[in-house]
Amino acid sequence: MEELTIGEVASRAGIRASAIRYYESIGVLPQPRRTNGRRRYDKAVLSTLAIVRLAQQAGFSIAEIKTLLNGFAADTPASERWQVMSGPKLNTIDDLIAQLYVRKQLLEATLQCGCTHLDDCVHTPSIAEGTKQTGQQAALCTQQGNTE
Amino acid sequence: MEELTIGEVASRAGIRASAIRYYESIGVLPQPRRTNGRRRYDKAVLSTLAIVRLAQQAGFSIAEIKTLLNGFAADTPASERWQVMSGPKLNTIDDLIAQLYVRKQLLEATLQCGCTHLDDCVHTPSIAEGTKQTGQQAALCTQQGNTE
DNA sequence: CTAGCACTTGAAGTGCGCTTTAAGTCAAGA
DNA sequence: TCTTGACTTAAAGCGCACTTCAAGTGCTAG
Repeated sequence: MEELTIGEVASRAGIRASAIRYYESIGVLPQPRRTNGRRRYDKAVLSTLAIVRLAQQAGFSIAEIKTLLNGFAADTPASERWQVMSGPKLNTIDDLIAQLYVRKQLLEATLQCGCTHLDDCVHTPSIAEGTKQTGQQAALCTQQGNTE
Repeated sequence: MEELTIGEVASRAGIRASAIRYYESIGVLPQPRRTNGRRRYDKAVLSTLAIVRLAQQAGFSIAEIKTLLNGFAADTPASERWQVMSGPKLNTIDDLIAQLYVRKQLLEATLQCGCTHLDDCVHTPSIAEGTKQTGQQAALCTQQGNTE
């Protein structure tokens, strides 16, 4: 018993059979052998699906994962593939992290708000700039109180 | 000249007119006054749009922004709205940040990879677990070298 | 033999945040 | 007067990663 049905692969990999068919349809997974029209998988597909999951966690899109798996000359070593694919990703990730910290500061600033009307929270240039590009402190709600 | 056309609002707010119409259609913005069928805006809408932008930067979805703006009793102070809306968001943001660090570690691990075949990178339980739930170190590629 | 379940396909649907398109209206300048 | 450009609408489209649907086929147990 070396062969797996699509349902078995799905439950072992923790994904839906429909996802496996989808991966095949867009060329992420190769077309498997078939018996009476039914797909038959070698256990090796589980490793490939684990790579897919790993790459997703690393922030790769499905298109990028397709490239990682099938977009290189067959003899290209894994290490070289990762260099090509992960390098650029790693260059952008600190920006993403920084953005989340901006988001966090913004949320904390709103919790400090003492405004009556929402519009007041934004009537100061500092917040307008803070929300645009500059990673400046969001000096939310400098003028608290009644606008009515 | 106290009234603005949709085009003027759009250029001042740095968004497209189509976005403004969209916001109106889903109830984020109220319906403005009209002259000959054309929308006429009070400058106040610019503050509201600034709030929309601010809230987006803080990670709120459009549906949440709609709630923030129009989902409370009219006399609910801004400060209370922020408490209700930002509190839960802030509780989840550290998880998001942590996820990005996992992602970063994963990317760095792939750059250390010495595998020939991608499937090798994943043949060890440590990575399988690392990519599942536990925020453990991704000990990628324990067995480097030739699998052929 | 027949029920029932897993499988097959292509096409359409989902959710998000808009944008784009098509067809038409309105106001101002040459 | 005619043209130009900004506006109006409803409906469809986009990108992503799948899921769901409808209609049909195959395998297995009773």
